[in-house]
Amino acid sequence: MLAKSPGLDTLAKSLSLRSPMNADDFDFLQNLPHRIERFDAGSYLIREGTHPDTCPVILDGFTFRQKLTVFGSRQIISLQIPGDMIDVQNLFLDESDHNVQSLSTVTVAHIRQSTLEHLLLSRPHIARAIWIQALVEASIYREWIVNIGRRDARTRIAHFLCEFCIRLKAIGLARDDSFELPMTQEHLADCTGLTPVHVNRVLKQLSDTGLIVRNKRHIMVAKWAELAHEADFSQRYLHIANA
Amino acid sequence: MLAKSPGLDTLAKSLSLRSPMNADDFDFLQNLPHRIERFDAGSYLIREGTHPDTCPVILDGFTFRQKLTVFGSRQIISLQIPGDMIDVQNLFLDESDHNVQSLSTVTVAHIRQSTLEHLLLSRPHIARAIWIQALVEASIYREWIVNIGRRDARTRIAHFLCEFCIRLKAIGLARDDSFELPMTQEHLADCTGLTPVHVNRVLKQLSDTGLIVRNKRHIMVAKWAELAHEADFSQRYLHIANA
DNA sequence: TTTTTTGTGCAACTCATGTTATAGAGCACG
DNA sequence: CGTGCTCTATAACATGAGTTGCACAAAAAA
Repeated sequence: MLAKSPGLDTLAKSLSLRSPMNADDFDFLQNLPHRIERFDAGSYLIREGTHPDTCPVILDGFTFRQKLTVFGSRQIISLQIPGDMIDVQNLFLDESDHNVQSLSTVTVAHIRQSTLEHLLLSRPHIARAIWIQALVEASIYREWIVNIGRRDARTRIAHFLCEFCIRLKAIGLARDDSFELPMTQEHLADCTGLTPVHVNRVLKQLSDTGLIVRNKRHIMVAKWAELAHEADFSQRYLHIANA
Repeated sequence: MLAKSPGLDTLAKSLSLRSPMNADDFDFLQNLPHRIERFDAGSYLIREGTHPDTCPVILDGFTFRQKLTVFGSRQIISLQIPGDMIDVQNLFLDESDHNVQSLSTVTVAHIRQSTLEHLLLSRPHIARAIWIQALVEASIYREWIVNIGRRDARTRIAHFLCEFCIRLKAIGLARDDSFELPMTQEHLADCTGLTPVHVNRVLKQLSDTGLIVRNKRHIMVAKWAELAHEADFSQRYLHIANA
């Protein structure tokens, strides 16, 4: 599929979250040549050591970056949500230094690296928006380093929930501090550097204290101010302009 | 100081580590207008919440990015070494989401954000090299998330030492797997998400096992292969071409 | 339907790392 | 040439999080 498609709306909206874009830019993005692909949960979109020739953009669903240690444990490094470009860095770097996997069933639009390369040179306005998205992802990495390095389990998970909720709200996928976690407790453990057992303990604790209400994987933050306070959460690092 | 100065050699060399640059690019970088400044150890170069109007480039010495939690603990997020641009992200983002402090006495060249902005648009070759430097920093963030999240204390510190040594060697500041740690054990603890006491225990252990030889802050890696193996260290994520 | 697999929920026990405290080495400075 | 600093070193003790193991529920497969 090379023609206009509603799919890339998602990208344009996501980019305009942090960088104003005019109608022309919007139009241009929507008309970018791309190829739609669907992945089942758990599929590899990018493997460490390879050099992909397309950059997938998430239209629907979720993915995560991940690395494995030789001891067999897995660390999840970041989550991608609809509108996120998954692989800008491999435009510039030789080979991928980590894996990207789908969390749920995922629909992506592949954009050829050559198309992107041209875009970055010819449309400085859009280029700026793309770099901002990449820089914000790096900012989230920094916060995760702090979260994992210096917060205890309860604070850490509370922080994770706050961050994910705000990110979902920004793209219209959460309302009233209420959202669906698209992952198992094991994934959550791999995001926070904990064990699944301990994640389970802490989630129960957070429910028992009345900060959140859980129904399977549905989370409702009952007391946002208190949760955010316990979480040591401040959303400056997400760089969402209107918030 | 606005004229040619040997100082910015450092930047040009660092950029050319991962992205080939011709004599013209080299020359151009060395002639960039800049202002030299010197900071004592522990000075703040950038504060969370502000928007600096220059990007400092390290000519000599070391700096670190840092965030504080409300509980008063500090997490060091990354280390900058000579040739590193400290603040590319604030060209594009509204306000800084973290602090940057000097580790040792440090000499930087301030480049005005407006100068940089112009450079990024007019010299795509150099722009690419700058983006690559930023993307490699993000790659190091990812590895730190894995390091802190999924490796035990011994492995974690071993990994830190391997990484720092390779980075120093790449810019010619370490020879024969031997280098000077420009930081206290407390800094090291804040880099690895441990306590200073435990860092001390682990360093002693690494010496006792004969993997490293310590003399004050001088570290000699006595058995590189073994240390790297224990550290689960592979330098792919540093994206150093010639290595 | 039955069977299998995957995820959640707990409990009991272990251990790696944190906490607190103290002492000495080296250095900076009046 | 003390008098504080700051950093390193180490010991004793405390604890948060890991480990192992099992039960149950829900979803997927047969």
